[in-house]
Amino acid sequence: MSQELATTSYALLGLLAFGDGLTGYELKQRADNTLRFYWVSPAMSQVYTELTRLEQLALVKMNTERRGLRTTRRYHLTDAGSTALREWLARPPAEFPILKHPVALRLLMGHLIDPGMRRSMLDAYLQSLAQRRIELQAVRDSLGDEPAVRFPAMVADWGLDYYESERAMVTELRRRLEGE
Amino acid sequence: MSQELATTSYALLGLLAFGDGLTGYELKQRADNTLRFYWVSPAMSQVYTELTRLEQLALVKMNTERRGLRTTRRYHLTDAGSTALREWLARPPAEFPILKHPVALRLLMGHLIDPGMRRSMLDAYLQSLAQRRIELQAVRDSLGDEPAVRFPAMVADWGLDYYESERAMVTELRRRLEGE
DNA sequence: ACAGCCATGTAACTCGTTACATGATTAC
DNA sequence: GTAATCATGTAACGAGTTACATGGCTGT
Repeated sequence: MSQELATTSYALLGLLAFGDGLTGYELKQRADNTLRFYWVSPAMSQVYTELTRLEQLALVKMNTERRGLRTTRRYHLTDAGSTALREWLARPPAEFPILKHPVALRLLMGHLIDPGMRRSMLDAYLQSLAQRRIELQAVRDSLGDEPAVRFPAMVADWGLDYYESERAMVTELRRRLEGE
Repeated sequence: MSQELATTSYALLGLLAFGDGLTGYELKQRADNTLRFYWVSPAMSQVYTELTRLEQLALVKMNTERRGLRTTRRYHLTDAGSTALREWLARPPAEFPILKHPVALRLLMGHLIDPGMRRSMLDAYLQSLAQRRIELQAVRDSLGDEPAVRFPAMVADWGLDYYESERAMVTELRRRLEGE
């Protein structure tokens, strides 16, 4: 029963565990609101191929609806899907996080960048970081206090703290680059 | 001249910009010491294929050495390679970091995990985080105060601060899960 | 009428991994 | 002599992306 699926597949099953009966399109939207910050938001095309595969594995089932001429497919977790998800969650250990940090990577080669560029790179990063934070804050606000989304809220708070500490660290780095 | 290479290719060029005349094997070791923490450490096989490609693009050149029966290939940056690397570094903006955080992803679905498991997952994460930190600290120590590696040292310090703030946040999360 | 969103998919391709394969050199 | 490390590659595969392709529904 513990067939190896990619983490992204489990992530999609997890989204279905919250809002059952979603279309591929809606699933992508949910992914943009949550997965994007802690994992990745798969491309639309991948969502659809993934759903097809999960259906073949009988982890989700699909209902075809017809509204006028348009066909809409809504996906639900099956019992097998729910079991597979819980088994994955119970299977330790969780892998160590992977960080792909282009700004850190570039700063590593700081001696090849001119000083002004180094500083403006960090400034630009601070700006995009602030933007991201606003986006995550909006998601956090939308979750409110509802017990049903207590864990998503907790993780969103974690993410916000991370953005804050990153902001502080980069600001300090920026200051160190100032004095030269 | 600004042909699009993958970020990992530039990362390898960057490593060659520090220690010129490295073998594929040595390059992999350097990657394990630095890139691993902020980007990814490519598999050995990828290092070799990447070097072959970079050579075809004339961004690196290769010297074949013979020591007894063994053939060793040492790679150096060419002028074109150095230029391509600098151009990439000067080409803003740097992309936003990507975080793949399996622990956060799982906690998102915390309602599907039993409370004991939730706590032990965070405990295990704290442990591997401490381990990682020791590894990065060793790298940092090896860099010392030398001006030639000032930027790698700066980035290593940044990474250490990140591990520390992550430790603090997870410890706090762990505490919140305690009271239930 | 037109824009923007909803909705679903296929095809080609790239990046990167694991598994496979080989063998020399060095230190104990 | 034998284990660890140095050294280089090929083959098969998987995960994920972008580009391509289509078309209905909704609000103004």
